[in-house]
Amino acid sequence: MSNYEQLKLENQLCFPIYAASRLVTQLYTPLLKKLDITYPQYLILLVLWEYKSLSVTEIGEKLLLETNTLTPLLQRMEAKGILLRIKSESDERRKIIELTKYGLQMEKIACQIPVELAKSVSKGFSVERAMRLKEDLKLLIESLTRDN
Amino acid sequence: MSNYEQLKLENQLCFPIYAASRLVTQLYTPLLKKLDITYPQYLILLVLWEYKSLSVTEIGEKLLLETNTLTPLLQRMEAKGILLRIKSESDERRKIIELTKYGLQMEKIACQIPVELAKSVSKGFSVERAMRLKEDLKLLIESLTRDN
DNA sequence: ACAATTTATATCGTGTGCGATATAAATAAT
DNA sequence: ATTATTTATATCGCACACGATATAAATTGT
Repeated sequence: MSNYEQLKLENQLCFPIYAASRLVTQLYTPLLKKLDITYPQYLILLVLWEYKSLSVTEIGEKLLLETNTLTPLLQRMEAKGILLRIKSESDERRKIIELTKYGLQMEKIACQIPVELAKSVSKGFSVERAMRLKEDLKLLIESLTRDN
Repeated sequence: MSNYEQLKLENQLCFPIYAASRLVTQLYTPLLKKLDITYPQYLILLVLWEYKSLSVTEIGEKLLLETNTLTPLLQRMEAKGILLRIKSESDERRKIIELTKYGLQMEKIACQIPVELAKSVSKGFSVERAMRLKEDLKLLIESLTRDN
């Protein structure tokens, strides 16, 4: 036993967040295989399906990711023919990210993913609890992203 | 706007889990710098302070990590003088992981980390909500790790 | 106008995670 | 007893994350 109660794994909030995150990603992996993408790539697609056209930084603001993560990720997706990285006319520093026809079409297949996921989570985890969890996490994220 | 309501980032449970996990890790980083370790290395230390002596697979069971993640991680920690990887006498396949004197001493400094963390999270996130979040996440993890 | 600063993206290095596979030791099956 | 299977750890390859830094374009200050 640890000499300090607060250092026991059981008493940490950080570990369940970390473990749940990895488990959820693992849950997505087989579903995303149909689209030949990874989980972070799926998140990029989610924001692009929703907002159509965004700069690298704008995607980063929505997903809380920096350009040093996004640039290679977007390059890989461009190489797969999912999206285009177009230099902005008005501001030559910016790259406008837009989905290709293929990237847009992927949405039709992807729309089944949340449905299938809900099915496999719902065993032993109610919708109400999932909603509460989502709201609590959003509040935590908000408190962690405030300038502090 | 996405054509499918269920594909909007706002409606996903997966994204808050993923984002919160990264934000929490980022919150730990400056605190762990004093010990010159990373967040996953801190988790290894937590279980070793608590259980003293564990095999690679046993650590993996507690942290839900595979040996392909743990082996290099433990090798790096061994190189830093934090722990030892001792071949088991009774079963030559097993490696028993034990903390060095240095690794054990780190606990005295680490015990302040949960205290400092609680301080920075408590602004805008109550203890009750943190407890509820932890329990909900544990239930989610349980439902995701059941054989299904 | 021009130097200083800021902003947008990219590059580099290190450390995870994890699927796939390898290797060696232990156990089970015949 | 010998072969087949299982178990424990390790190796390999790839894709993130992210701190640190670089580069180029835009903006600000004087």
